[in-house]
Amino acid sequence: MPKVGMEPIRRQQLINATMAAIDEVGLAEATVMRISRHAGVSAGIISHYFGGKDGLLEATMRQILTDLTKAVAVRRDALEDDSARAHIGAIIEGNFDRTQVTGPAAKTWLAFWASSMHKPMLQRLQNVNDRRLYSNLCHQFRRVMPRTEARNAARGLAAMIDGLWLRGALTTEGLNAEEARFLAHTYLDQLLAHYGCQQPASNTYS
Amino acid sequence: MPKVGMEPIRRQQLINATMAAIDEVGLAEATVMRISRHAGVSAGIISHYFGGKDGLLEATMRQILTDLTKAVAVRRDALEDDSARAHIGAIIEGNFDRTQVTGPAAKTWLAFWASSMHKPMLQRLQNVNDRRLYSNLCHQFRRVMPRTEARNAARGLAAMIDGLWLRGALTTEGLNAEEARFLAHTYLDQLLAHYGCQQPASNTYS
DNA sequence: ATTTTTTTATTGAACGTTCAATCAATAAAA
DNA sequence: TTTTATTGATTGAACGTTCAATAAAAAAAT
Repeated sequence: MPKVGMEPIRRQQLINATMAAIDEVGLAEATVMRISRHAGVSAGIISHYFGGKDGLLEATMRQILTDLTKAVAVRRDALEDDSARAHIGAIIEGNFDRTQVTGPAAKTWLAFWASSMHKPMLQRLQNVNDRRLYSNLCHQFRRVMPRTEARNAARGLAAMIDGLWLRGALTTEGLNAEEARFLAHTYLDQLLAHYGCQQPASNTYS
Repeated sequence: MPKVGMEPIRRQQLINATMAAIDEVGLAEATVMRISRHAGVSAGIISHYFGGKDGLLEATMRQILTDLTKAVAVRRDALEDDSARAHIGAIIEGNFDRTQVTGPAAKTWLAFWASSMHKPMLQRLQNVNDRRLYSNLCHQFRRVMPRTEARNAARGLAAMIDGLWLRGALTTEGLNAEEARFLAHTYLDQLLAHYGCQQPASNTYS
């Protein structure tokens, strides 16, 4: 089997296997053997490509966060409307993107979040992403309301988004993305209603 | 030291020590030795009183959840006003109670939440508490709005509360309870504004 | 084209560490 | 003297890491 140029392939395999393992048995029991078996390779390969288990976990978290950032960026770049509502809507949509919300990614995200409380490297990654989300939201809200109100709106919506993720990760059926998006958009409409008073985008949800 | 009637004392000591240890180093590194050292007893005592480490963790989670329930109950029973807004406000206040929000309890809560994804016993406990919160919220909202809207309001507010907890557990400074309560109350006011149209209780926050 | 050499990728058994659980020994109170 | 509470060294299992051995591909030589 050994060919040249295996590195990127193996790295991706192992990252995917890590998410699958965490989805299956949780971070605590996601051992190197279980992960490597999932990827169809031996345990030693993890240290070879990632320097150790910690390196693999860090790379996995990095991927989840960059995927999330990309999902938002794609929707932002595709916007025709330049309104604050449209921008914030794109952030909401990106955060409830299919690839993010689906099983393995969501459970892994929560596991890392909890883990990052006591692992400085993971905490740093979490912080960077967190600040970007807040900063983006705040910037958009500031276009239609005063600073203090914008700050509170941004914090409220960020909490709402994370709360929906959190609850979605726990339910056995996984997150109902459609419902989550509806709730977040409705909240956004309420926040904007106090200032912009533009008519909310139509929300079709039953 | 050995006296009679040590059991309830030791149990409480160990539960507190568990939260302290998780607050310090996280669930993954909260070993029986670290916990017992925190409580000033030997490692063997954990198996003696809780049947093993898992028993201690389960008891700790139970305590956190019952404390939360009590914090809500106290405020509900102290209500003079019987309005839906007052009831829901009591739920919010209870969820951001001092003892719940302060360091150890908050970090432990999040650690257990993540852990409960793959431990049936913890998941069961989480589910019971979760359903009660949702059920209470839903019941109160139904007093002032139709069923579908009440359901969504309950889910939204539950997500908001959990999201604020989640973000509070991660920040090094701990949760800013005052700000969290303000955001939750403001959201509640917005939800009610669409139906009851009673004037919101005055929120003083700068 | 075929064989030999070199490089790259991978394995898996062995090692040292860490942990939870156990239980015989102990010590204080009843 | 009996009962209750506690200890801590020991045990066995599980884990991540390491590394000599191996196997396949690529490159070089014939």
